[in-house]
Amino acid sequence: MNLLGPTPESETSPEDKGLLSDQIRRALADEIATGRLKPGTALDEQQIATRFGASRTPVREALRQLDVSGLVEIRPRRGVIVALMTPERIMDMFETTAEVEAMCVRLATYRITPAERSHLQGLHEESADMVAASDLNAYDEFNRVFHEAIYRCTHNQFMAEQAIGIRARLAVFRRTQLRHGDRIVKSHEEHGEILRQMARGDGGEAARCMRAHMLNASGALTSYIRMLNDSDPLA
Amino acid sequence: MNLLGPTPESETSPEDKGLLSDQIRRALADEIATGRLKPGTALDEQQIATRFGASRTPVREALRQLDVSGLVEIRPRRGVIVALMTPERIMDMFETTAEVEAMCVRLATYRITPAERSHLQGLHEESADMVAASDLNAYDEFNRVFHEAIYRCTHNQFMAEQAIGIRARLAVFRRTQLRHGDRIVKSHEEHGEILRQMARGDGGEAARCMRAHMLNASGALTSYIRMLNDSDPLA
DNA sequence: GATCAATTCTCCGTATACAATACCACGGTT
DNA sequence: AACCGTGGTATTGTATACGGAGAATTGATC
Repeated sequence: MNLLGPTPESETSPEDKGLLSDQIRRALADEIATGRLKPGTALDEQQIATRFGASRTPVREALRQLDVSGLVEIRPRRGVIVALMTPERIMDMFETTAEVEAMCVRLATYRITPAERSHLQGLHEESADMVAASDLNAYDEFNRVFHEAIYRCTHNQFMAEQAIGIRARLAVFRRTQLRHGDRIVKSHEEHGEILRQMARGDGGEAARCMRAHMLNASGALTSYIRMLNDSDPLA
Repeated sequence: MNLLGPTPESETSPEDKGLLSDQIRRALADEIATGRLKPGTALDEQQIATRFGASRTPVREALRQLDVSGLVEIRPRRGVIVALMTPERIMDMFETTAEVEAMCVRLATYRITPAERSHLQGLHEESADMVAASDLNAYDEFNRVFHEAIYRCTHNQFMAEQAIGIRARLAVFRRTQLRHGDRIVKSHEEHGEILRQMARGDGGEAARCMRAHMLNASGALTSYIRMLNDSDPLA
């Protein structure tokens, strides 16, 4: 199941419909993903309930679901906190993402349709404007769309869902990554190289490019991780 | 009404470990994984609650968590059912598992320690007895242990967790797979080949062997999937 | 006889109340 | 003075109650 919304196509407005517990879950997931809630932060059920104008029950359900997806940690009878991430764990997650992305792009290379290929190419070319303008937020969103489009080209919905789930959990770290240097320019170039290898039909090489792309991104993270750790005595 | 019957007298399990909702979640997850609860089965909250001698609240929490991990499907206001799997989705899941296992074994090949290597080899040799005895249940359990041991050799805990999670969701299908023909013998041989490639340090080849190993297993599933679908009008 | 609509009915989603447990502070004892 | 034990408090875990949304059934009309 996808954390950030039940079914992407039926996502008209996040507020009007759906379960209260779902709204709370999405809101908390977003706050954790964007970093507004930092790892280690204690999440008081009653406090969150009053904040959302609800009772504890839907809040509890939301927290339990976030626990399963790994965004929060529940210590029985001891409360729930935003999931702590040691530097090792973050690096593990990043490596996993890199491998999963490589896996996806390899399959996608073999299965992509001409229509999908041109769509992907179109997305890439549109992103050039954001790079030129150094519009980090726009590029961040494009990045998600671009990578998820690749997932779909595997024509394996389950794999795509797994990839999206893992990616969502790294969103908070990825966001800061583009802030560093000319990462955005490099990222765009790497996307182009990946598309080129896909066009050649060389899945293995496309996978290697993707892995390198993801690890390049992760390299820019080291400093951020240290910063997080220094400011967080619990980690 | 099921095997784990109510038996009102045995209200306190010998192992009263922690949260009631956790116990219920584990119990339901096990029943789904083992196939005692078939896909499409409606899960009535009140009914489950009385069966466990609890109220609806912990049952609801358990079901919500199972939803996130994909074992059940919740249609708001329409009830919760054991997750339906179309043949396409099952094949998607199997392919994903195959790729993930291949990914793990590749990394494991590069990072395994001598101690881990001998442990893995020991496991493999012990399993020869089960093969000779055609002890399917024992081999099924060994299989899990063996593959999870490989995950750990990646020295990437997050990746190992992901792999375990995906594997757990396919447990019900994998269980039936060994029943077919001499799959158990082939499986043992394939394990040996994987270990040989790992010993050679050829991660790419080990990954290819693992992928083939997993897809061989999935091939034996086709008939089972059709059977499932025929007996299940909801799918 | 068939179809549509309204009513009822069952189950879910949320709220509130109660019980159990972990943390903390305070005091007594060694 | 330090340590252990006991009691209080706050927060979690569980139970129950209530309102509402779907779905099914039945009746009326065409």
